[in-house]
Amino acid sequence: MARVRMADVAAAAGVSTATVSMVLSGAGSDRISPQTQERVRAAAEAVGYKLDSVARSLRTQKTRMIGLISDNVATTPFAGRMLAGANDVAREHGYLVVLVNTDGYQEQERQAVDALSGQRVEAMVYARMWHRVVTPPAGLPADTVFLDCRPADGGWPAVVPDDREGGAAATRELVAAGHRRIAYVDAPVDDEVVASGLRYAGYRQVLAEAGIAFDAALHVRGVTDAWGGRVAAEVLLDLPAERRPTAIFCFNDRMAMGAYTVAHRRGLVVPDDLSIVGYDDQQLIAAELDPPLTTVALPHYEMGRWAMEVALGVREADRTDPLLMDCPMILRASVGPPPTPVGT
Amino acid sequence: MARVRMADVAAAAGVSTATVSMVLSGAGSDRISPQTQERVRAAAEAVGYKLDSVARSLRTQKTRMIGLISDNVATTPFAGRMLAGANDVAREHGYLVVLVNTDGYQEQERQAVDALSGQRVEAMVYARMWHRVVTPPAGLPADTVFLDCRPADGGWPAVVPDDREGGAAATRELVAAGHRRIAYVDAPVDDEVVASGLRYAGYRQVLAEAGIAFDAALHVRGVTDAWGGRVAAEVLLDLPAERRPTAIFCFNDRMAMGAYTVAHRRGLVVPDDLSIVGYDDQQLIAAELDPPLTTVALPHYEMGRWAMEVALGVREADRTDPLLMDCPMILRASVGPPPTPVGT
DNA sequence: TCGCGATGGTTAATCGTTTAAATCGGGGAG
DNA sequence: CTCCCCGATTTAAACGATTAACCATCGCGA
Repeated sequence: MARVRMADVAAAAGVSTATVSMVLSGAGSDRISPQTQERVRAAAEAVGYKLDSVARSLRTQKTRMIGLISDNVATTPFAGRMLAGANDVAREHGYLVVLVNTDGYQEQERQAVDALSGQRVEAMVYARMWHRVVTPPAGLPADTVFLDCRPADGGWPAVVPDDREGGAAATRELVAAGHRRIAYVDAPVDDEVVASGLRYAGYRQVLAEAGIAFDAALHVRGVTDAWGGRVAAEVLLDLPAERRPTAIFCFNDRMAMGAYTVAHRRGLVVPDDLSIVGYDDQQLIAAELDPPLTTVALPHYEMGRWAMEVALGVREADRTDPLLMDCPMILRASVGPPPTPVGT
Repeated sequence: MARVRMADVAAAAGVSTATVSMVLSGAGSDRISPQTQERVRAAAEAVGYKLDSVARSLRTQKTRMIGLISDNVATTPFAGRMLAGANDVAREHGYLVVLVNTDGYQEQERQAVDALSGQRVEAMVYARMWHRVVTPPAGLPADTVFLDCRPADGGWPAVVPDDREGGAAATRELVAAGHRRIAYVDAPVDDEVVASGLRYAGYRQVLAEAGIAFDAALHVRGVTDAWGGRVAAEVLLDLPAERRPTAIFCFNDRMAMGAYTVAHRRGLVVPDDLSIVGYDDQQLIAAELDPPLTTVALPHYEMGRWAMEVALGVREADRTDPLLMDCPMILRASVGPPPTPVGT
């Protein structure tokens, strides 16, 4: 039971393969009479013909495949959303995506680039799970799009979250609720992870705009998990009453989760006694916390779509400055007005 | 700057393309003299030759690509672990994986199957994010492996978590700690989601083995998120003291999170007053809860590896019964002995 | 009657490899 | 000195589509 080829269809329909090709691919089918078209289609159906994309690819030099290199598809739900966005766009345009997970190893990245270009993918998407500036692997083709990361020296289209504005929005939310003593629980210093600095910049900017003096004691750092958030929150809440924050903006939802824990332990109720804002909108945390966490969402799905769209050439993109994708505020129930100040 | 082909290498080395092919692919290279081999390799390097896999695939009828159809890569961290496992194995054997996300739509599944077989993938993996029994999409090739799901009528290799034994292990853990009144917070009834029934069976079995009479009041169901867990836990803890459970086994970690919330609100401390065991080992929840949650891990990475191994033919598999993959207990801090019984 | 433009196909080259079969020079056996 | 074989390489035929170039037929106007 050998594969049925175009020649078999041609034989069955009593025409040449050229004709079959034209009617089945649609190209130049205006040159073939409707009766013949019908006959060919019927024959194809009858013999169970399926196009061989490999052969077509060889001839046309188009594979309708896009390579997607990802550093870490395993441990974050973010990955999935980016993949989903990229995949949806690819499907909408009849493309397939070839995924390679590299765990961030340079050697694997190089191999991936080689394997993918050998497979003649038409473009590539180079994705990172955390907003970073990266040095592109050697041999990366020109038609590559950077997703959730930015090449150190530019030259490629890239899309990253607008973390500065996100940090600003979160802080603004707190200011709007009436808070004046707003802490920022930051990530550890890491040159590659740029989100931290950007969100901090947004935080400072809004503080300044609101005429709130920056208090260095309210900017603390910790490991970016619940435990780190716990430690940081302890430090903040140990501050003397008049310097203590009434609101905490956390680098991510996991740290916010830690802050919740500390609040509970101290008998503080969120948001009455303490307002908390997170970042990331991790479904498994933010929505499930008690009370549900107000946070800033990372536009992973949208970034995935955007990247694939420029990879497919259906969207133009700048090659020097990355696109900053909006990070929407997700309003839930962890922000309220500050507790009534003493003496009011 | 056209692509450099084998013919270019051949010209540069002063040999025929057949020779180049043989030395570069390694096949029959024992028939080519070492000097020539060296010369060819040098020439290839010099002109920057890269193999065109499309052409090779057409000729050899082997693409070294595996199709992976997934129903939902976006919203669960599980997806990533399966993908990572599958990807690692593929890479180890020099294969590439073509990913298609279908969101579970039948129509998209059929299209995916068509697109992938058109692309001549050598095998497929059909993955679901939740342990299910499924009816395979039409046209699914014989060399497909089912991952985290099982075809309704068998006939294909499949791997699923051993949920029965997982449920048993969780319950056993609680029994071993001394509990006699152990509740099971179950998922809603859903014929396709088989994990629920299996874990329940394991729970019942261990109860029986331990000589503990089953109390129907301790088997409650709820939506599988924190809110559902909350509601269920309320019901359980509202039971009169002598019927109230001292331990709760939850269908998943999110529900366990809800149980934590209720415990906190009632001033019960975990695990002193109430022991809790979850399921899934969701990194973002289980490890971050206070106290860290004892739970049962789902072997997604291992299942992904297994599926890809049989897809590549490097491992034999039964086509009638699915492989049951072990679900390891993750011991953390949410289980302790029951509170001292009244009158002891 | 002839020429010409549509109309509706067909022929054959091509994409870049792989590989079975043919070739070719040289050395050893008879 | 032949003949045969062997090792090293080349020739050429696939693989299954696409597509530029070509061709046959028909109808119609001059």
